[in-house]
Amino acid sequence: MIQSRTHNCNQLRIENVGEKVTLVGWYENIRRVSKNLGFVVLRDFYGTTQIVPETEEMMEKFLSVNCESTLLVEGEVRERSNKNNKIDTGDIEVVPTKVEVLGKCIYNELPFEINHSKESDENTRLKYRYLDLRNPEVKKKIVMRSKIVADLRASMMAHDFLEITTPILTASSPEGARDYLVPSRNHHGKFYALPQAPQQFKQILMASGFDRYFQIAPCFRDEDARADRSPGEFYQLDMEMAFASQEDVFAVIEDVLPPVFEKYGIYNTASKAPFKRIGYNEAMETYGSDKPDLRIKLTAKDVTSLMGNCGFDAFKDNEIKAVVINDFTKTRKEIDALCDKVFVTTNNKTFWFKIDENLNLVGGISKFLEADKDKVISELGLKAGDFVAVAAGKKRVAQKTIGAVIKTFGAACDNCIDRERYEFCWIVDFPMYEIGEESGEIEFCHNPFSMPQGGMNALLNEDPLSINAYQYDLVCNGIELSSGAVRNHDPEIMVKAFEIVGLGEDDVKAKFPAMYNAFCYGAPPHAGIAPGVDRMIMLLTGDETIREIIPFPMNKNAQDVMMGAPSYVEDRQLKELKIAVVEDKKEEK
RNA sequence: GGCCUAGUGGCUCAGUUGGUUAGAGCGCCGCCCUGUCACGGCGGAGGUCGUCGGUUCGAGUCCGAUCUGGGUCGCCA
Repeated sequence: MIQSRTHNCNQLRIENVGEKVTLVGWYENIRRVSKNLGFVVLRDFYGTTQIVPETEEMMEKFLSVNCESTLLVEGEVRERSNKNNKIDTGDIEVVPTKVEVLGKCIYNELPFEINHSKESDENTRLKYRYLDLRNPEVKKKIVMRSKIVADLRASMMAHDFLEITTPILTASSPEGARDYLVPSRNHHGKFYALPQAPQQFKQILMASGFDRYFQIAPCFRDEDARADRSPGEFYQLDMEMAFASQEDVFAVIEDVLPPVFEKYGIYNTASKAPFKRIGYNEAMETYGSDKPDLRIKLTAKDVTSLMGNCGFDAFKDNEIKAVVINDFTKTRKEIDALCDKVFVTTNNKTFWFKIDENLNLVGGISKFLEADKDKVISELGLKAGDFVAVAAGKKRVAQKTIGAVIKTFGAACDNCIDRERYEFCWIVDFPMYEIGEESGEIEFCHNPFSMPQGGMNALLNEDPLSINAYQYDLVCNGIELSSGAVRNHDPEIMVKAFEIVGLGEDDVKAKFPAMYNAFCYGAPPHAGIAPGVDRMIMLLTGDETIREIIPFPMNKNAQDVMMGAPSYVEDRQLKELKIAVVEDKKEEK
C-alpha cells in the first residue's frame, strides 16, 4: 500500500509553512551546492516543488537515484530565503525527512532532456512519447485538447444534441478515400472497413427518428500525410439535424464555435454570427481559393482583356489574374523566394512588376506593359510603391495561382494581414456537377449525398452544370475545417441525380443500400456538418504540425514508432484468416 | 510515385578551397563549492561523420547510388 500524497507539486503556498506534507512526483533534477546541501526539483502533473536536502545522508539518498525516477518525499514546509517568482510554489520549499523511490528510472541518460524535448528529432520524440509528454510544454497541448473537446461536447448538448456512437467495424464505402480494411475470420474473403466518416450512419439515425445527433467521431482514411493531416485517423465533431435547413446548421455552428475559439485560442477575437457567406464561384474569382484567409486584405482582379495582348508569351490565350499590394518593400531576393513558394504549391509561375515613385512600371514583366502603361495604372488604380503580382493559365490554374499568391504574399506582408484573429466564413453554392478533368464526362462535383438546389425540378429542367448544391464548407483563417450539406433524402431525386452522371437506381442501391432503403420508408429532410477537431485545435494552439496536438501521433509514413505499428503478426493469426503468410519479413530496427 | 530539404558523440549544432589527432554547448561520470533555481568551478569518458561505391597521395567536405526523417505535389467523396 502506497502512502498517499497530502498535496500535489503545485499546491503548497506560504500559508502551508510549518506543515508536515507528503509529495510524490518525478525527480526532475538536483542542483548540488555542497556535500550536505542541494536543491531538488520534484515535478508532477500539476507543477514543481523545491525539495531541500540539507544533511549529507539525505544528499546521498538523492544522489543514488537517477533523475526521472518517481519519488515519495515526506517533509516539512519552510519559507524560502530566496523566493522564486517564476513558479507558483516559489515562496516555499520542503525539507525532507523521508525519501522513497516509487519507480526507478534505470537509465542515467535520457534520449533527450525532458524540458527541451521539442527541440529534439521528431522520430525520437515519438518513440519516447511518454518522456516527451512529461515536458509541461508538450503536455499542455493535450490538456487543452481535452478541455476544448469537453466544451464542444457540453455546447452541443446544451443545443439539445444527443451523442450517439456509431460502429467502428463497418462496410467499405465505394466513394471517397482509400479504406482501412479488416479481414473477417468467419466470412472468408470478406472485409470490414473502418469508417471514413459516420456519414451513412448519421443519416440513417435521422431516418430512425433521432432529431439532433452529434459525436466526436473517429474517422479513418488511408491517405498520405501532410503537416495539417495526420495519416490514418482523425476526429470530427460530426453532427446532423432532422427537418433542418442550411440556415439551421449555420446557426448552431455560429453559436458553438466562436466562444470556444475566443476562450482557448491564441487569438482572442473570433468572427461573430452570422459568418460571411461567399459563393463558390465568387470565392474562386475574388480570392483564387475555396478556402480564403479573410484576415488577408488582398483580392484578385481579372486582367485578361487588359494584358492579354501585351505580347508576353505566357499570357497568350490564357486567363490572367492580378493582385495589387500597396506600400510594397520586399527586395528582389524576397520576391523570388515568395514566387518560388507559389510555384511549389501550384506548379505555375508568378509574374510581377512594381510602380516607382515617378509612376513608371519597373522590374519583372514591366517592359511588356509599357505601351499600355496609363491604362494599366488607371484600371488597377495603381499608385507609387505598389507591387502587382500576375498569374496566367487556363481559368482554374490562373485562379489557383493567384490564390496562392494572395496567401503567400499576404502572410509575408504585415500591412496586408490582421493576424491576431479568427476569421470564419462559409463557402456556399458549390456546383452539383462538373466535367471531370480526366474522363471529360459529367460527374458529381463534391458528393452525391447533397440536395440539388431546386430539387427535382432543377434536375429535370436545368443544365446540370448550372445547378448548385446545398453544399457548404466552413473555413477559418484559410483552413478548411469542414464540409457539410443539406442531404438528399428523397429516393426519387437521388435516382434522378445519379441518372445525370450516367448511373441508375441499381447503382444507388448497390452503393448505399442501407441508406437508400431507409429513405424509402419516409425520411426527414436533414442537414449536417463535421468540423475537424484536430485542425480546430491546431488553430487554437497555433501549432504548425498536427502531431503536437495528438496524444500518440503516427509519423508521416503512418507508423506508430512507439508501439511498432503496423507490425507483422503471428503466422497462426494469418492462417486463421486464410491470408498468405509473409516469408521474407524485413528485420525491424 | 515526383520535387525540395536534412542526416556529424545521448541531445542541439559548427566544421572554411579536399589537408595534422573532427570541435562547442547541453547531458553523463569524478572532484570542489552552505542558498541554488538554465547554479557555479576544475577534470574526464563518449564519434566506423546514415549506408554502399567512386574520384584523389589524401574525403565529414567532391561525384553517383541508396536508406531514413520532415515538407510539398499527386491523393484526401
